[in-house]
Amino acid sequence: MTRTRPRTLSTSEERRDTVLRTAVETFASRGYYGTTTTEVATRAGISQAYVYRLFPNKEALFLAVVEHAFDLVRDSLARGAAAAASTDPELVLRAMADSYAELISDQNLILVQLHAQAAAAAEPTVREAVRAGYARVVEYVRSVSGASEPQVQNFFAVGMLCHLIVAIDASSVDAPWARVLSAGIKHV
Amino acid sequence: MTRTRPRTLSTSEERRDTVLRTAVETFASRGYYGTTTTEVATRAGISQAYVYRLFPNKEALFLAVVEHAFDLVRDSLARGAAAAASTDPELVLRAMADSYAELISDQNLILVQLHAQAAAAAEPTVREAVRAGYARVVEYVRSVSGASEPQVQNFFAVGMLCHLIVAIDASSVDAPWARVLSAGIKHV
DNA sequence: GAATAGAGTGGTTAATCACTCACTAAGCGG
DNA sequence: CCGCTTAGTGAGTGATTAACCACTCTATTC
Repeated sequence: MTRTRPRTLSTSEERRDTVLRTAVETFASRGYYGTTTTEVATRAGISQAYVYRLFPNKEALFLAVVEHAFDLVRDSLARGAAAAASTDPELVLRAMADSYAELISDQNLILVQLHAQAAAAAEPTVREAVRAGYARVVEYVRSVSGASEPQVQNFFAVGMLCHLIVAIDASSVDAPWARVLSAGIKHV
Repeated sequence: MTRTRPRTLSTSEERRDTVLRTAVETFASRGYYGTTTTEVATRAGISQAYVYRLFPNKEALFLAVVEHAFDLVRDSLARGAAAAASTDPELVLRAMADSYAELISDQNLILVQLHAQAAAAAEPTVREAVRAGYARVVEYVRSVSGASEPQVQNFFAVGMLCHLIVAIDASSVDAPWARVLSAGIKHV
């Protein structure tokens, strides 16, 4: 019997949390279909079977990941708004954008959103989660910034462009087209 | 021997073309990882084995689909530019946007782009294809429209927002946040 | 009317998938 | 230290996957 290191149990709450966190990274790279539960389990340091004690199935795990990602986005925007120097809508939006740029420097969040967005068209449950996420975030940005509807729309349009830039790592491409797309976007 | 309907052979060129076309639809709904070669074959009306005579492997098929999608986008923008009433950059861009809006009314093209974008981060070959696609399209829009760099950037930002709207079918959601996002975007 | 080239398939394989179950070990209250 | 609850796993399940190969059928050519 090789008992090298004694087990230290955690509460299932804690485990669920760490699994969620590592699942973000895993789903970020290969998306819903391309990610296996074994991969998530291995990265979380538990057996694949135990993933199924913490989450009813793969879909539920993915949905939890998506919702978690939106939570982080909202928190980030809130921090930005709180740090804004003035109440001028334009400036509040800029502060939010800066905070968001900081959040996505690890790019996992953005990739999860991108994969969720892509899967949304075919998977009704994912679509509902993404809709709910944007509903909250858009509503939040609008009410907190006090910006006009076109301003808010433009804010999200630039956000979406940001997703593209991160996905193809455009800012590390030395070409005119890449510079045009990523001009003025926080370093990434 | 049940020989219900006599076989009518086509050239492999033709077949490759129809497979590509149906593959667009198939990859559009479940992306690279979620789409099986059997699914593509069935929808194209051939055996799964024959897919592998027409394309070396699944990845090559997907890359061909992505490139095909970008071709269609470029053609569409070209048609828009040709139909523009004036040479005013603003108006040329608008004409291009209108043409693009028409192209994506079937939404398969957009979904392929979205899936490719999401897969780009993890798959180097996909990333290269997506970069090449945007390189061509951005360069084309810039040179043909004569618009300023910020104008071009904004053009693509709105395009990306368009992707989100289509993916989650935001225009069929009756809520303020959805209206903010899809305001002014061609019906979809 | 054979010979030949190319279109197209059935059947298989090894790997991998999501998911399950019977089980062991760990901690905690009494 | 006993009994119970909970954390956690090993060893599978059947289904599905990408890819391959040996083969048949069709059409054209000489």
